Amino acid sequence: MAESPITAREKDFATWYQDVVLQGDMAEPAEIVKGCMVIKPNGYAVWEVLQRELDTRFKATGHQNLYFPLLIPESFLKKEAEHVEGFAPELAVVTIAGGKELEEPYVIRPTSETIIGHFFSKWIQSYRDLPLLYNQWANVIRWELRTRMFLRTTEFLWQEGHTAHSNHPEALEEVLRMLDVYADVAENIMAMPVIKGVKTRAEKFAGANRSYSIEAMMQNGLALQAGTSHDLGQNFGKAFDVTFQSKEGKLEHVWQTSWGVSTRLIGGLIMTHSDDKGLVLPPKVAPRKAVIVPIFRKEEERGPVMETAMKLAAELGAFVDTREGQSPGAKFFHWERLGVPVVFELGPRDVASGNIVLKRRDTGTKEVIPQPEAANRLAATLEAMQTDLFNKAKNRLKANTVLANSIGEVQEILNDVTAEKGGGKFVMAHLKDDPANDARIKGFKASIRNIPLVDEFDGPGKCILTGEDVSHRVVIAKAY
RNA sequence: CGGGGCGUGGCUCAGCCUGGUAGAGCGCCUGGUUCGGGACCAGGAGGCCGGAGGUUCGAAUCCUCUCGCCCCGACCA
Repeated sequence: MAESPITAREKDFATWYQDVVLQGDMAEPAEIVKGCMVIKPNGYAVWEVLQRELDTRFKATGHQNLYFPLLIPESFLKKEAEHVEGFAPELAVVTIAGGKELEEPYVIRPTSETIIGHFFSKWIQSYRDLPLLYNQWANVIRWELRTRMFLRTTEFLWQEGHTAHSNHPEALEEVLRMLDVYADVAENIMAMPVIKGVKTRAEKFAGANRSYSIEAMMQNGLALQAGTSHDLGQNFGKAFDVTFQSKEGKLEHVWQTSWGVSTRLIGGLIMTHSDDKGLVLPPKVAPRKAVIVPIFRKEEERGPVMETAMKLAAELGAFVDTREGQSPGAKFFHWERLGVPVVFELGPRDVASGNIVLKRRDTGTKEVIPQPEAANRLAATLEAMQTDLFNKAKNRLKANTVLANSIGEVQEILNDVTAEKGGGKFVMAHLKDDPANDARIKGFKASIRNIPLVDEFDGPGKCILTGEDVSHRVVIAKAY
């Protein structure tokens, strides 16, 4: 047996992740461009599925797609004080164009609130123009110091929703609606359970009043912020003078929201389900749901096997691996690493008996089924796999969520956790939303992930740092 | 920015210390035998050794400069 090209999770989780990404043909480091990656066909196909699922939901909630320039005048970033402070360190700036130094440099967008603020102010005059519900699919650049494929790259693909409203309750409703959309796609499409919650004031988006997030748990117990939705209040409305005349004739600033998910979701997907054999894709995000590997020994077996394979492939919507010069064994390993949910084996024995062998990626179980039942069994298997993967992840999340009632306890649980070694937990503790408390947690490289919207624990308690009353426990963890 | 590592066929790397004109495995091409969990045999293609300068009769190897990438930390979707 050949040695696996994939490092075991147990041995080194971070290396395992890299191996799975590479072997699964999801992406590779660009190398010639610092911190950037090439998203390969299998990875891009997953992104296309996610885009489709998200976009459908955006449209269903009344949003329209549009597109803004990649370059933003540098001065725009400076108009919102918190915003510029938050993003300045990670900006890439264009200073020369057309062979000449520019009078005012352009920044390559790290996010588009500012340029959108500019246009919103042109487009909005009356309360009748509101709400404005827009979304943009785009790439952005943030000059991060440390990158990891999909999880944090210098350039990444995402969508950013931007909306403007005439009042705060309606804006907040939008913020929470989109957070629900993200949770829906994460849980029901990606089979990745998440915790919806509010970010602490210290962790909120630069320029927002409040940020909301969905947090997922990876197999090493680290948290991954999988999506964010921001209540921008009137901050950008004021910075960019986005005003409207109300029904009562008063001039008011709009209330804005922004929300986004990125190709980081793919990293989360991989670290939620994949195993030591490679990628595992939940059926609903798998670009190829089933592959048939034909097997034949003698030349005269070839015709009948291929004929049956092609016929079944058409019925099942499966892809037939017709590659020459690759043994069936090599093909099994190939599709296993690519995460295809179901692989069918079809050889002379099966052609003779009218059967086909169905193998399920996540459990590795094989079953021999009559060919006429293959379509039904495939559908049932894909459905079961989708459900099982979610439940498995949900159980892992539950099993690794623990309560703590003192800061010492929290630190003891999280102190030695690393991305490589794993052992991470979601520690639930009563903690007041105060930047000083965030700083204390950061002291041992953990963070308050969010304050859950729904309390699944024991309600109010005393803050473990200040002793003040707080309504419920927050999620503390080490994160990507 | 600090610490570490590395640039040599498509990939992973050896060769460098002790200069003599480039090698292995995998992959690729051709032919044949194979094929129910990573096949085998035979033949073959492919690299001026990241870049620039220097030392030398001669540099992948020694010296100087330079560019870039990866990993670990501080920043973050």
